Amino acid sequence: MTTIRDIAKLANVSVATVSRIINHSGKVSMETKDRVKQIIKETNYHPNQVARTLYQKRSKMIGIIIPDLNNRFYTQIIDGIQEIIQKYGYTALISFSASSDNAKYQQYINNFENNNVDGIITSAFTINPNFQIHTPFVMYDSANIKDSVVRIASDNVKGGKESIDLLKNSAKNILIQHWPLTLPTIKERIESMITELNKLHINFVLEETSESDPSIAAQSTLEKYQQFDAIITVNDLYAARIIKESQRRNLKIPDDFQIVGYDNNILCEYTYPTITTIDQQPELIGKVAAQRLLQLINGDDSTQNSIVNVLPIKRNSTY
Amino acid sequence: MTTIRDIAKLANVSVATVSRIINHSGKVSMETKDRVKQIIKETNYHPNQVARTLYQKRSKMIGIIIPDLNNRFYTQIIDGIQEIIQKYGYTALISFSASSDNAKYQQYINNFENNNVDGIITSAFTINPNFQIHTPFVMYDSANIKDSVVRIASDNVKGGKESIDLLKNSAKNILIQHWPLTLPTIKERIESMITELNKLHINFVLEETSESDPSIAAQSTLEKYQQFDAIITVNDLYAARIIKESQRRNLKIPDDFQIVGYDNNILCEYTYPTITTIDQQPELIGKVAAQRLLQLINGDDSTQNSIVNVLPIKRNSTY
DNA sequence: CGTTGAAATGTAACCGGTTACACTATAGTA
DNA sequence: TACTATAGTGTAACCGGTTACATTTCAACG
Repeated sequence: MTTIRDIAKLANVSVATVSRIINHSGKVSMETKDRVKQIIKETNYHPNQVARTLYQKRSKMIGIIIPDLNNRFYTQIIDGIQEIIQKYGYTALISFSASSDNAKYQQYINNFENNNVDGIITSAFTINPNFQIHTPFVMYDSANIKDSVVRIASDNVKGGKESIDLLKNSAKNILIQHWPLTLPTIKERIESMITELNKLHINFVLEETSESDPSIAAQSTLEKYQQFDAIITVNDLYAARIIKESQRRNLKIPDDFQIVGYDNNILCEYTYPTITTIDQQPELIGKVAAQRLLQLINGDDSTQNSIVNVLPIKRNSTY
Repeated sequence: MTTIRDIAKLANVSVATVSRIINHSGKVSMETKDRVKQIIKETNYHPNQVARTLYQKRSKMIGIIIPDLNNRFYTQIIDGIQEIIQKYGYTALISFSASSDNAKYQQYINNFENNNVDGIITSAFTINPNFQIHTPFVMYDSANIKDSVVRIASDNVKGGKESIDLLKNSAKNILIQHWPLTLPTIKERIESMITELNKLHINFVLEETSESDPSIAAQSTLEKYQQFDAIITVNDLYAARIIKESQRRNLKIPDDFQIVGYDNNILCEYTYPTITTIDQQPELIGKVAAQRLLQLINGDDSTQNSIVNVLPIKRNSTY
């Protein structure tokens, strides 16, 4: 392996001079610079980032923790993060962990910090677990909770309101499927729906569903479909399952009931009918998260949250 | 930041002793070990991985290049890789680049090597670009090409044959949509189909399609559907688009024509009808890739390829 | 009792960069 | 002419680990 000392020897200069040339710092004569650059090119020398990181404590790496790679919502967030950080020469160090596994989370954070990452982006922790973290840090997929960390939240309040807006002119009895309200993001969304429904004097029922199985949820929801003319699901996967199940039962959507999903999953365009939904703009969430992180890395110390807008997408599962 | 010298001073021992305890190497008395471990715990000391990497030239990081994070095929491969490497204490350093951008590829590989990654996993290069790479290295999503690098290939030959098997008892005229045969994986698959069709004396036509736009491809394919009783698409997304388009035209699948996709995308279960397809088992591809890489890292120098089995999945778009 | 060897520990070089500080040569200034 | 400032370069410490080699202690053995 070629080192900076090899280059220095070949060029008959000191390592300091070579270092200055690599980093465009300090004073070097044109003549020396040209000679050394030529040798660097000939030997195909690349400075070792590890040695650099050890001294400078800056690695040009960002640590990212993602709950689930097979969930498009998260991959789009990463895509957004990636787009920003690579522009500034950072590389992504990625680990995978469910939000609930706090021990693993702390372990990954330690690993990141042991590798001197310049910043860390993680999904939101469900419970406050008092993580030890000494590196610039932002959380995505969070509710708008005010505390000492930078949170990137989707506009869940608007998301809830938009869900109702999509139905308010045509639905009189709405079934709202939801996950446990202990999840702060869900809580924000559902509370916003309730506020809106009360304002509009529309009937509704809340149905808490098992977090894990959309197909079972679909079955049990459809048992009572006759009482409702619209269903709001936890996300598009649940909506797609209900559509699938209603095809089997020969129910017509939106005629027998309308349905509104959440997330604007790619599925929405391929089901029959296509699914009306709310787009959280995950790629934008990722971009905002990365931008905020870079600000922190560069010395900004504001801890204000960022709220990312949501977009209602009208398709054929509603009137 | 706590360093090994801090710990040594607190425990009244030398750094060598502390290092021995951390790494379970060399001889240390029980008494000393207990005392030092206690201090490590109290101070919450974690050894700096960067310093370690600099001396040992092993980083416990694996570099991964992925073409597209929003393609579930690739995320599942990463999932498989991840499952194996994390078991052995490795972390994933991930970069994103289309296979065709050779300059970027080389740049990412350099970046990995500058960070002393222990191994690299990338998707297959379309053209042979003579990459400079001095690190254990495997390629996934490759055709079964014999050369000096370890390639993990899907069993494209079987994949082609299985596509035909799914149709051979009911189809007489098959339209085979495909991408340019300059892509080695596609070539393997299509050639296998042709061999099989000739053997069975079934009529077929090849239709090369634009790589980028499934919806346009669907339109043009359906213009000629009447001549065929079955369509084999490039992948499930193309199949889903054709299904969508045929709903609009009031065509019935599989009655008007059958359709077979490729990849077993999650979409397949949600379209109407559901899509018959071939599963490449991407997660298994990832696992195999990671296992082969770990073997290389541990000194095995075989360059034999690995072929991963494919599974036909019969659903409702075929008889 | 002197010798041998293993256990326990310490010293310092090393990994490959960066940078504070020192030094030299030369141009500009009083 | 003596002094100062600055451009250009070099020396060596430093980042925080690992490890080859040296040293000390003490039990076992002939």
